[in-house]
Amino acid sequence: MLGMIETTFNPKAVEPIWSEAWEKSGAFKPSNAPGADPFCIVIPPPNVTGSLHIGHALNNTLQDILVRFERLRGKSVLWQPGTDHAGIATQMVVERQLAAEGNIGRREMGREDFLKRVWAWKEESGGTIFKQLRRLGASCDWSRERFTMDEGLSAAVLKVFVALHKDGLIYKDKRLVNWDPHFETAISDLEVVNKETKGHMWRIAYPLEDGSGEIVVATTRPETMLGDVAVAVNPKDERYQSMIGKQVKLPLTGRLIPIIADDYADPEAGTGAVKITPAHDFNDFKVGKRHNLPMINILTSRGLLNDDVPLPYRRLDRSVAREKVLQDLEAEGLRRGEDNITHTVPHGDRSGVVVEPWLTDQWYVDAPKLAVAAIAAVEGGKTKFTPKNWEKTYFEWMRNIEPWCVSRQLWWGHRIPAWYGPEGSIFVEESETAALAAARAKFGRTVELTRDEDVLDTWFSSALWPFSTLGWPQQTPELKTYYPTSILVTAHDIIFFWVARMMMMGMHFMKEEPFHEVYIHALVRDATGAKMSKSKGNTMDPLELIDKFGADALRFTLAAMAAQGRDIKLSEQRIEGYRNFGTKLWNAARFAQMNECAVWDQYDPASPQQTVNKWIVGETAKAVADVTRELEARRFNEAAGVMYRFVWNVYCDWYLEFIKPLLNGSDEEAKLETRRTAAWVLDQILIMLHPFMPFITEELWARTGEYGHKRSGMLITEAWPKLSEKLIDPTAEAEINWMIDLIAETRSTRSQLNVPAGAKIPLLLIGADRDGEARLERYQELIDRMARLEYSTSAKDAPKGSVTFVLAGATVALPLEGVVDLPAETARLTKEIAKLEAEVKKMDQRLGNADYVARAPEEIVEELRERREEEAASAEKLKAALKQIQGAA
RNA sequence: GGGCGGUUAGCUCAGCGGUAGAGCGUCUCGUUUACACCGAGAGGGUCGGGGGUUCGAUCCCCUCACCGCCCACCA
Repeated sequence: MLGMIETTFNPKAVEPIWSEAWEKSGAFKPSNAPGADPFCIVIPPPNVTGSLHIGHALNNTLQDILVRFERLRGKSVLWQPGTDHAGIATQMVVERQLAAEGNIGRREMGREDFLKRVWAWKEESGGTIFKQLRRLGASCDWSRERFTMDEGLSAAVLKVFVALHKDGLIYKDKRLVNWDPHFETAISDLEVVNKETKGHMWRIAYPLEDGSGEIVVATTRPETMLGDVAVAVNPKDERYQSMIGKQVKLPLTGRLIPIIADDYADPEAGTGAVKITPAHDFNDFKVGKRHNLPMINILTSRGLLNDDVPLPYRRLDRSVAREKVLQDLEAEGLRRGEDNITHTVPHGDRSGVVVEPWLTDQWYVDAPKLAVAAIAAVEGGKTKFTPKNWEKTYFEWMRNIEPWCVSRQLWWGHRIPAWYGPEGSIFVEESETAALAAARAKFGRTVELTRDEDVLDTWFSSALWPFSTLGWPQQTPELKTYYPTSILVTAHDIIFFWVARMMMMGMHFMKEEPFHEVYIHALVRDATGAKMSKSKGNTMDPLELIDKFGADALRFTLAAMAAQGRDIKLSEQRIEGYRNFGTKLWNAARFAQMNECAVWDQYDPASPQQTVNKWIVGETAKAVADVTRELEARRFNEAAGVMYRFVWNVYCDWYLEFIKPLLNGSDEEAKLETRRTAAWVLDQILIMLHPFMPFITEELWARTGEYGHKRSGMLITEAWPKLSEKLIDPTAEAEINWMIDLIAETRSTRSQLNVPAGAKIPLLLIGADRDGEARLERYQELIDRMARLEYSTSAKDAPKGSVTFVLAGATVALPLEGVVDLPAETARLTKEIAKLEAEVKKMDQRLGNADYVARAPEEIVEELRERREEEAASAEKLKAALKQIQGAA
């Protein structure tokens, strides 16, 4: 029993019911209706063990709006859900748990047991985020949920890795990587964050071997001198000409290293002489290669100094070693001063520790080659960015892309399918069996193989997401129908991490772009404007907001704030305002119900005879066109704004007020038409608003369908309105707008004159105001019309010489004689006159310019002239009125 | 160093070549049978500064200032 609608909507009670009903009904699955266009979005997979933060809420709200919109428009919609295993992040969480429980660490535990533990954590917390997304109303096809480490996706990863390897697009290389000494793994360039840090620039003297003096180098990292293999100076640098080719005796180690000439040395920087440490600096690495210098690694995987440094420094932490090196140099009298500087230091984005360039063997994807097709797809318009300016960012990065280091020295992830055999042989195959077979073929006998210990970067599997979730490498019907997907919705912080890589993998393996459009939305920032992130923990909790205001309010707020181009600072007040919007809609429905505005399935929007009804039908047609256009253009804020204004400012403020007398009147035919129209418009509102506020609209759909014509199904399966522009009746539009304008004008007139309702003001004031006489006539006409339409009974009863009417919630009284607050009115008129005179002056100037240049269209000049005259005349009238008032006083 | 974005009402932000907008907040008024999560009104802005284009600039162009973000470099 639904019964009478209460005064407010109760989201907590209602939302779970609809969530379940929708899912059970199969409404989230693609309709696969014959002839229906496909529409597909793959969800940006959240971390499997994560929970919903406000960024997810925004991201998924926007996707859900599009998905529900297209579903209503009759497309066969697939919103593909899934989660990411989030290698480093998840492993980190579990390691922390182990530490907190006082358990043994992962190394002591061993790979197998540790992975068991991670899987257990995945099982325990893995469902959380999808439960939360359901609360938000996300209409994903939950039956198709995928996980980057499930069987199918893991198979895709293997296949891709092997295929790329066979094509030479994945290779193993020994080069410098960003090494995270905390996690003891390589990380990609993107996982390094540079932080401004206060530090020192130390100057150190390296004595020349021949005793002819010294060369002073500058460095921020003195401990790395233990791995120095040369000192470089610029060949054009006069100061050092004579030293090129000489040897210096490297302090603390006694090694002899050469002074070399290389353009890399900048005479302006430091002392102009730079120490070269190829194993621990990316630039030095290049110099080392150029000059065939040895590479001396001085660090262990944990960032301690290794055994290739003199005894006193071995096993010291790099920071401790720095102090000791400085002290020892001081003792030897080789320090040549220092400066305080601020410089940026690379840190691991997850670990937060300083990362080290470190020389290791890693697997690389040949990103520069894969980028070619990915760039072309965007250049050729196959994939479009919204807003378009992000294409520039995309191009910039893609055109300068570096090889992508994809191996990680972690355990949680896809293990690299490479096996090592005798004589340095490597077999990259999809299974151990295949690798063994390949090895047997090579060696002519069965050999022992050991598998690569490393796993792949999390983003490797994410890069396959658009096709792997649709079934690839199987040629599934879904893959055929929904690839390329329609649109990807994501935030700009992962364009490089994710979007770019999906483009590369999609173009390579599918030969087609993974999505036609990439919609980049803003980041939701915290109060200080800082980026909210999973690891920082400075997030707003969307679940709390949903508890407090309902999912619809949160969704509508996020949509209304999702303007293209600016990040969002969310405030609760705003959400509260949109919660009130829901209540407003709710009460409009309540009003309709109380007035027996029942749905009628035979309703023809072209049929109304009453002016107000013709008008609202036209307004509805406009709203449909507007909201459709804005959603198609992905201007979510505009689309939300259209609905907000239509519901509140048009339907509620004016239409429902205008029809009150009709509903209470005696014209039965008009009454019936009005009831049906009001109900029909409400239906259109519910449909259009459904993508934004699915719960309240679905609930009202059910409630309003309780009387009158029976609904054929849930709102979620309705059809988006298709209304002809012919429904806009210009005559009705003009009539109603005329009334609205006048009523608004009379309202403000009363207030401007600053008299209480019912008080009396002199006729001369109205008459003397701008357009005064004409206005008085119009008021009289308005009153007549409204009386005719039975808008007001009091108009008839108004005392002679005054008019009073009630409309749109306000009593408007216009007595035509009486008293007035003279000082206030004098001030107002003076101000008004000054404003008008300024206007006239401006007009004169414009007209002067226009005549002089004589280039303005005649119409405009004419318009300007007219306006000038009007303003001038008004000013004169006001002056006259002012004189009269002053005379009276 | 390269790139992107921002600067509009007290706050949070839309908008835009044609007389400045919303929500919230503030102040007045309101026991009108949908809604006080409401209604009617008011106040509050030289649209960051300076140039230019234009009949007309908050909007387009140039420039400066400040703020933020991304990338690169950092001896």
